[in-house]
Amino acid sequence: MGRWRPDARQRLEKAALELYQERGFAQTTVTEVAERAGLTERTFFRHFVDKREVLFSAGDAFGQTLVEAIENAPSKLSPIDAVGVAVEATAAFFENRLEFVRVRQSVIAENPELQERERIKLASLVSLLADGLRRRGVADPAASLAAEMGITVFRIAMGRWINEPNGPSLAMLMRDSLDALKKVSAGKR
Amino acid sequence: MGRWRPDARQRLEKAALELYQERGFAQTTVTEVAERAGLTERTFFRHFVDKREVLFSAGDAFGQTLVEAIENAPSKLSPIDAVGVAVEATAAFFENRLEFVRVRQSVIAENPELQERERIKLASLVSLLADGLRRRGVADPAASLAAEMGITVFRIAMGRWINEPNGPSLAMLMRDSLDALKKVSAGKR
DNA sequence: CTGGCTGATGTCAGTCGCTGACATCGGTGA
DNA sequence: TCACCGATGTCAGCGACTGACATCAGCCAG
Repeated sequence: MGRWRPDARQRLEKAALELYQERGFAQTTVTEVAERAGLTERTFFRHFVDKREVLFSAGDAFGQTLVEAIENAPSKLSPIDAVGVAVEATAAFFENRLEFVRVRQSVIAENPELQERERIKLASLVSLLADGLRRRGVADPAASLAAEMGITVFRIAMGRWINEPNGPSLAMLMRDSLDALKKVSAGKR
Repeated sequence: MGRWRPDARQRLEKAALELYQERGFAQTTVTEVAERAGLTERTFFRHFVDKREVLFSAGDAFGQTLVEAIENAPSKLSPIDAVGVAVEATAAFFENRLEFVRVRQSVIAENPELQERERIKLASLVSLLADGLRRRGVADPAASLAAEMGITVFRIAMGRWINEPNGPSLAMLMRDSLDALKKVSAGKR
């Protein structure tokens, strides 16, 4: 071992998730998180821009997955279906992490500041998807709209997945939700 | 005049918008806003839960408008069209405030924290719309999806409206955006 | 008329999120 | 071997936000 224990960042993420779950986000200070990770508050802020971000850094990796998925979608697909297969393809990213996702979501559900961060992260995924569509030659506002619908489907499917123990797979829920969206927008009741 | 000048809240809103625009949101302290309004920092926080909220209190009134609009939508309409007419009906709320909306939006566009707040406010509008649909007998996930699409249309139409000087009316842009959304979700390119 | 109550505001002290500046010191490469 | 680097620590400070208590014009009951 070098001068410091390795994996500082990972230790901070673990400590934060634990403490936010045990005591609640608002009742946990950054100093406490850092101490549990064997570090100082200052070091926490060198790894994460703020107290919330420590719960969202995985999202960046997911964004990359999503970009790859939209690039790899068959070019003959319409925008909405390209988005559909891209979103569905990302399901694998979460399938074997249900417990983690559940804990994380329950922490977020209890705090408005965390919900704000979650929303803005989803919005940045919308941008990534829309950019991907534009690279496929889709013009605005179709690109924005298709991307927006894709992330809506993603969000709603995730919500269902988390809440249904022993329910369908995430990928299946995503396909399902996209179908539901198409029906609704076509004027079905 | 009583013991204090009246309209403290309104003075704070005005002072905040001015200062956030002049110096930027991050470069403005709450104390400065309060002073320009002839009040103290503590009083600011009695009127607004935080430094950001002062830009968003109009949103609550708008939420009410939206709820009324969805209640008043003809009951024979499909969920998506009920949402469509409701959103379109709210356009009047903004039509004669373009300049204010522009300034406000330019302030928000420059600060990520404000964008987070904006998103969460839009999410709460989605909830209001979805509740309204459920009261019309629409089941989930159709209610959530239709509501989500409605606010997406709202957001995109607002964006276009703000950026196009002498462009179409907001109501027209909303109708237009909903049509575009329907086409995209139907698989058009 | 008067005295007590109310409610909007002020004052003050304190916590916590977050930042800049500078110090520390193992590891690494010329 | 030694100068440098980079991850961390230390410290001081700002600003957002909160709780507790003080103030005092206006209003209302008596």
